[in-house]
Amino acid sequence: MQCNNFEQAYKKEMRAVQDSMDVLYGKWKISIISSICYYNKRRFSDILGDIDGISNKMLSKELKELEINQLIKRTVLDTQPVTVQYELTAHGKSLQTIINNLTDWGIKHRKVITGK
Amino acid sequence: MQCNNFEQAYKKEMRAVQDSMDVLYGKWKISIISSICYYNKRRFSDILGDIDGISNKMLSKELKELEINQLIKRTVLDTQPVTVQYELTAHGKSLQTIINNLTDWGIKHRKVITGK
DNA sequence: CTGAATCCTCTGCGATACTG
DNA sequence: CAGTATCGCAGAGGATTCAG
Repeated sequence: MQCNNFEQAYKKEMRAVQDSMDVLYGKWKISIISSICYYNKRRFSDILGDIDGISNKMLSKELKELEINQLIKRTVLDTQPVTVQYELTAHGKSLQTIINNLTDWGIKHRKVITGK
Repeated sequence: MQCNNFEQAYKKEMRAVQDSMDVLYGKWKISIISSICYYNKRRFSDILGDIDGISNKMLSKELKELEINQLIKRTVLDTQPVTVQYELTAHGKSLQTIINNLTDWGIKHRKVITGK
């Protein structure tokens, strides 16, 4: 009984982690979120410049996925020619903690691997 | 000047996040770490059973990568037939926070998407 | 400027079978 | 039991071009 509860809680947590990873999966997702987050509002071509190596195809694709997952908001500005602005939703902003943690851990990890 | 410092800090953080993601990337990495973490010590076939859908090939491959990144420790037990035990290193354990955050966020995310 | 469309390559990953 | 070897495919992702 104890054991069953334990098992169930475990499965549930596993699923939750997977849910998160599904959203964050993709070679550039985190970079994109970080970029928008840093600048608050950011245009397509700006992000394209921020991230080294990304192609417009991938940026477009991953932005779309992030929008579907309601992490970012897309606004078409009535300029000539048209520009598009991206910003984080409240839900997207709630990823901040995780990104910060990943940043810290990444720095620590580099030290561990490269031999303190 | 202000701007340059800002830019540099930004690039540095981006790289750190990417470092983390490189390690955690792979369809099963997080699940594997979670499994070992929950049970403290875990054998190959146990993990194989814990994670739904994983193949022995992938488990073997990702375990190897995790070991290279010094997140887990592999111990061959002198039994008949041979069994192998995996456990988290101190460095691997330091991922706990991130995994917990991901779990929490995943639960929240599901609520947001499925419409509160 | 912001994408969508096309083409093409490479690899992540599954299924299965085999070894010490 | 704990892997390694082989085969095969779908999809990720790059380069380039086209369109509103």
